Amino acid sequence: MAPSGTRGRRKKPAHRYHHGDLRNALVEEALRLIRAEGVGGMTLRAIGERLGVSRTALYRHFADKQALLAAVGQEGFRMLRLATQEAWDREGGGFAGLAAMQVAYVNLAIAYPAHYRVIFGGVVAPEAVGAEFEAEASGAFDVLVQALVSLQKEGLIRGDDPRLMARFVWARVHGTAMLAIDGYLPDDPGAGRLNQHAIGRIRRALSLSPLPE
Amino acid sequence: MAPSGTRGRRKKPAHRYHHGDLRNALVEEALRLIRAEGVGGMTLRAIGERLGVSRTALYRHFADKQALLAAVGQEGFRMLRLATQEAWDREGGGFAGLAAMQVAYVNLAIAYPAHYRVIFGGVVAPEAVGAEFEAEASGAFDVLVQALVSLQKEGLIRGDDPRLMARFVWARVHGTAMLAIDGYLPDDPGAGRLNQHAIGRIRRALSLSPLPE
DNA sequence: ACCTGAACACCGTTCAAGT
DNA sequence: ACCTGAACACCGTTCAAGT
Repeated sequence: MAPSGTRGRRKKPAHRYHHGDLRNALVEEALRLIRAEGVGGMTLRAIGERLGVSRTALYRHFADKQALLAAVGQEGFRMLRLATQEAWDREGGGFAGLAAMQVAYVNLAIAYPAHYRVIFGGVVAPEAVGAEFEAEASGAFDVLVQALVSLQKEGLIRGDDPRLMARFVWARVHGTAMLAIDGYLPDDPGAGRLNQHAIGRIRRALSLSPLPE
Repeated sequence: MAPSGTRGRRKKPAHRYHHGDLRNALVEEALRLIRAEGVGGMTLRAIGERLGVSRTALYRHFADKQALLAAVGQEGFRMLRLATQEAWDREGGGFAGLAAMQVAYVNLAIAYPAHYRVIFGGVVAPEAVGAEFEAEASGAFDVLVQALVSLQKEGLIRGDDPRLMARFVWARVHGTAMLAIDGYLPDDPGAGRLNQHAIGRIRRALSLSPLPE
């Protein structure tokens, strides 16, 4: 507001524009650009221009463009973890909880394809993924593993290695989400009906009772 | 061989270098580059240089870079169709055939990640996919649909919409393949053991007999 | 018909310089 | 500490020109 005064004990001169949190602003602007223009349209120059900042300003906060993309991916995994955990808790676990987790996962991926593409589109180079990224990724995975362990304890599903079953279920939701994002699922019947069908099949796939033959 | 002579009724002067089939050479060189350097490393300039041709020569054969990538994707779908059909036929159909198809699909994707990434990595823009590309894609999908119809006729699996079940199975193999390519599956137990586990779960998922409760 | 070379408008990254 | 502007080595694409 006041364009001149050094108000009290402010450290930064008021007449000079400073981002309070340029780092977060960069991540959010990157997401906006990916969503609007695709991963290929997210350029450092465009981000700088939109933020009113030099196109090299981001090098104060990230090692390079890859590191910025890794931060986007981390945020995506965090969202997946929170959404699936919330779905499980909301239903109070059980088969309803497992179904709700699958719905939440696929819906989140379709609602935030920019995040999802960064995580699973091969855009983050293996060198750029750090320990935080890996922790965020396995945190999201563990929500699913814990859900399956809980179902095992209740005697509702088979006793196979829960991490192996979790990868089976993960592959299913991940495949559905990716096919939807890539446009390989026709609008009719649509991803929603496929997801419902798949949730029924998955429940049977994990079921305990023996089959004839 | 003979560097000078105009041998008989040859149309092209022998002293001038001509690719017999520049179009195919471009596709193959693009694949080599994607495999070696990743999708980002596949540049038109590098392709031209490797082929001893101007970097704009490809515009005689493709509308733009996107069209070249679409051709790569088409070839990938063709390979998937041939590999899954061969697996089904080799086993003479049945549950063994369905299992072999899933193994063939995931193994092909892991063996040719460059093709797979082009098809499912969001690198081909929607505008660039033509009628041939779509035909190749649905041809690969139809192999799976026909296999499920055959299993239904034998009374081995449930009578749901075969296209819906095919998308369920496709999502599972696709998810497994993508997670493996992206490095999200640990070496131990590895993609192979996960695939074997999943094939058992899928068989039960599609099975006929009713379950208690 | 098929290919070229120069030119154009981009891109990520480096680096000396400013405050 | 944080940011800038110029420079460098790239990129896809266009286009007049060559054969």
